[in-house]
Amino acid sequence: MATRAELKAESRNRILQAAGTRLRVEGLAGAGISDVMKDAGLTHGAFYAHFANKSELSAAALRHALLENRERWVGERKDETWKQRLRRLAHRYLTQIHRDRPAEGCALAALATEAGRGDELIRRAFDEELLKSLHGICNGAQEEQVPTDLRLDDAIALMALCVGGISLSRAVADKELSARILRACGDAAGRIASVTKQD
Amino acid sequence: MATRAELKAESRNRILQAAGTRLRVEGLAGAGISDVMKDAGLTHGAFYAHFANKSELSAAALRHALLENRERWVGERKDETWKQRLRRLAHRYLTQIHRDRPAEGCALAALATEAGRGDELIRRAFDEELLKSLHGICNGAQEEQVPTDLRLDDAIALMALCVGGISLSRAVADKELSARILRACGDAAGRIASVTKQD
DNA sequence: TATTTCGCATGATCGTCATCATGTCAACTG
DNA sequence: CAGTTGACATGATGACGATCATGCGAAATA
Repeated sequence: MATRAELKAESRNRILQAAGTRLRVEGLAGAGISDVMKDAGLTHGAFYAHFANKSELSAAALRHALLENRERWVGERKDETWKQRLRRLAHRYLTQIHRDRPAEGCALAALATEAGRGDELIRRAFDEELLKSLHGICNGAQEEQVPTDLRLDDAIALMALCVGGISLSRAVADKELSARILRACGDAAGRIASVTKQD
Repeated sequence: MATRAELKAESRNRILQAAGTRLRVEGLAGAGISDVMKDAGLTHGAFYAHFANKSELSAAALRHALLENRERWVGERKDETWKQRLRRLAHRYLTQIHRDRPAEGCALAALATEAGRGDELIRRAFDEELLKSLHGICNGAQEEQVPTDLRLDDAIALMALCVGGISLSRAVADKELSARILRACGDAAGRIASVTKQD
């Protein structure tokens, strides 16, 4: 069976995969429809059988990419303190490999500045997916070390630190400075954690 | 007096000003040459009397914008501890006004992700201007609270937190979440400061 | 099996944009 | 003052990209 509907779903998936990759590498403005379709093994004409316009594709591809991202990064629940968790996640994120392979990297970091100039559809996608990722970060540490509200605030700050750090490390021409940015942000990550006792 | 050379210099300045604004609002990809020239009170043809190509304009405009940024943000030397300074700078940066007025805002935050996809010229401009800004942050606090090296690392992390925070707050559709991002990052900024005594 | 549906391909169309060719006029130079 | 320069304007040119029009062929349906 697997006919029609399934074939179309498979095509759509290939398109989303290709678009997600190109989005992360070339940005919202850079990723052209015909290139994406070529990557997916189709021609540009087939595009409109799947999406109404480019904006819909971008939003869908962003969601697709971030789903993948979360599975890779915040999946496991470990036995660690909140501070340890923040530090561990940041160090896993702020690597030279991640910096040099945007194609498989975090889509939030790839589109952070461009998304703000996008339309409502993309902003909503960014919004909702970011929230899911933040909750993924909050869960998975030992309970009750830090109140839920503070934990979310910490997760937000961690996300900003990581997104900013990777972006800066990519934007910079000097490799040494780039490495130092990654290191400095990774080191600072643990210090972001709210401390419940004092304060 | 004021002839030829000076008129040209004034034109160039208007172009840089216009380009710096459009760059921050529309991004590297969005800012077209003819629009910039129109803003500067000229037509597109005059462009090549001032710059060899668009790439050179972008790099020059980025430098121009960041010079302006530094004068506004890290100019004053205050009598404050390192931790106080980090907190103060972050709170001045992470405001809703800054978020909503990218035209006059920080060019690093406006171009962070796009610069990484740009050519060598832009990356170098980003690189050098970022370093100047970091040094501006490091200077101006009381001496010897924190060793120079650690201070630079702290400044890097602060910058990443601020750039990431503003970018996320702009990318998000929900105004409440956006405000919370600004608040959370501002709160975390002070905690980034290296503490020399322990550790 | 006859007909319809629809995923996909091919090939316009239209707009935008960077860059260049050419002309003009005022400022410079001798 | 005559000739030259150069800042600027106007108007190509050519590339590219989003979207649409049309046609094909195989699966779905009757």
